[in-house]
Amino acid sequence: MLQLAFIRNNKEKVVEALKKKNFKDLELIEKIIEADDNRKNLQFQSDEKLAQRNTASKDIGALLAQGKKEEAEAKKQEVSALKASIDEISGKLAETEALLEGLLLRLPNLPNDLVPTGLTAEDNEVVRTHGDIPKLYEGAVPHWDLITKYDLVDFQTGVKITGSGFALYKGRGAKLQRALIQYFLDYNIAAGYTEYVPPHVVNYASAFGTGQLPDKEGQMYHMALDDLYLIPTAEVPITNIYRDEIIPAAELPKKMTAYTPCFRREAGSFGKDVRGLNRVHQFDKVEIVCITHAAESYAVLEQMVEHVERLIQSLNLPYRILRLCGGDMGFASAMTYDFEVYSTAQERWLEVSSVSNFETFQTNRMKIRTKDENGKSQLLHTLNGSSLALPRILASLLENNQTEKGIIIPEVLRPYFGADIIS
RNA sequence: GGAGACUUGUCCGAGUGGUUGAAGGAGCACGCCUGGAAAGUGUGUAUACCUCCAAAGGGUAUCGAGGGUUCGAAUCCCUCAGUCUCCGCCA
Repeated sequence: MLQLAFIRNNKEKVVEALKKKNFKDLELIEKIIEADDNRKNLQFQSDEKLAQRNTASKDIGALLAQGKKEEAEAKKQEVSALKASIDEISGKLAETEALLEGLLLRLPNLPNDLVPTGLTAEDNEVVRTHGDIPKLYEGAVPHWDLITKYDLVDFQTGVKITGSGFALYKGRGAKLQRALIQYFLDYNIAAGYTEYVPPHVVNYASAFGTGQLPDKEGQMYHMALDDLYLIPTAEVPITNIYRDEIIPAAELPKKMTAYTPCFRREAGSFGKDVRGLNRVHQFDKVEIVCITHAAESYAVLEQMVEHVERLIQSLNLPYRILRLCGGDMGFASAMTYDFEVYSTAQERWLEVSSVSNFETFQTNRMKIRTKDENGKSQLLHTLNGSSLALPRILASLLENNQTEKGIIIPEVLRPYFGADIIS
């Protein structure tokens, strides 16, 4: 959620930035300012009436203490008369506040100046490409065949247990998955991130805080009986650790990491994109989240990109880094880098990480602040990224490392996996 | 799941209808004291919004959350959430 004061003071800038994000409803800005004017006006009226009531009530107390009953009664009548207009104004005020909030929630975050102009994934900027695409042997196959061949993941039984898009990892497949998680977490911890195991289920306020609600309601699994949501990413519980908190400047930046399963309904997805491990309803992911001073957030974003990049390099996977264009970015993000690894047998890039700076978009909703040197509270910036999403890493790793003898396990994983090949 | 107790500021803790945004204490900050420190002592120490060019000042709201009663609610009533104790169930 954008800050009202910023919108009011930078109207033209906001409109220009929204155009870059391919946001059409530009009249919204005027509507917001109008609603805010109304709100201020109503609040002023309401405050005035309430102040009248408060002083009168105090007078009544004083009169009663002096035993002046009749005067007190007269005052009571006076205040009673005030009540109707107080109710009317505060009703209007509440309405206007709700309207304003509703309008503000429709505004996406503004893209950073560095974000390229563009509408679709075609317009994303390739920042760099790294690693050689391996030449596979003649009988090389996509990962969905490899997992069957080596008995690593069983989709049919996943369907039986739950439904399509739920995978049953098995034997060496399960262990490889666990090895990756362990390796990723250790790597993050070594870089100064604090590990958490958060709840995998969150309430409305948490899902609202990071921006999943109200807009993306259909993307999350909702448990109606308890009104709770399965997390679509660890970002949600982890960022919400500091919801409604003022973090002392000395404790910044906060660097957190967590492994969690992620649950996504993926309504509307179909076709070859969803084949095998490419897109599933439940997947494992190790996430990193940072909370920083506004002035440092872009430096932190670059650090996070470098951090994720070294992790992918350590697995010897060919990858490229994209800076998403305005039209392809998420609603809440000010700048996003996507990491894609090459899936050699499928001959396509698979997104395995998305690293974003949300600036104050989330902290404004969550009221995550710090105190500046003047003692004034300032919204902090939040950032997060995957390090990494497991299924597509697994897919790419299986496809790129397949040989006639079996699948070669990258060196860094061998201590965790306990073997150097799956044969 | 059943019964009961509880939820106040950074923390502890007082407060059962009337200048209580909230006693007292601790912590913290600044000053005095000191060669320096401790002790002592003085002052200050929430958040949001409105008013204002800004500052100062003023106003409003907030005592778990939401609603209600009342001229007036931290205090009374209702709903919900959480914490603790006992019972039940259970990995």
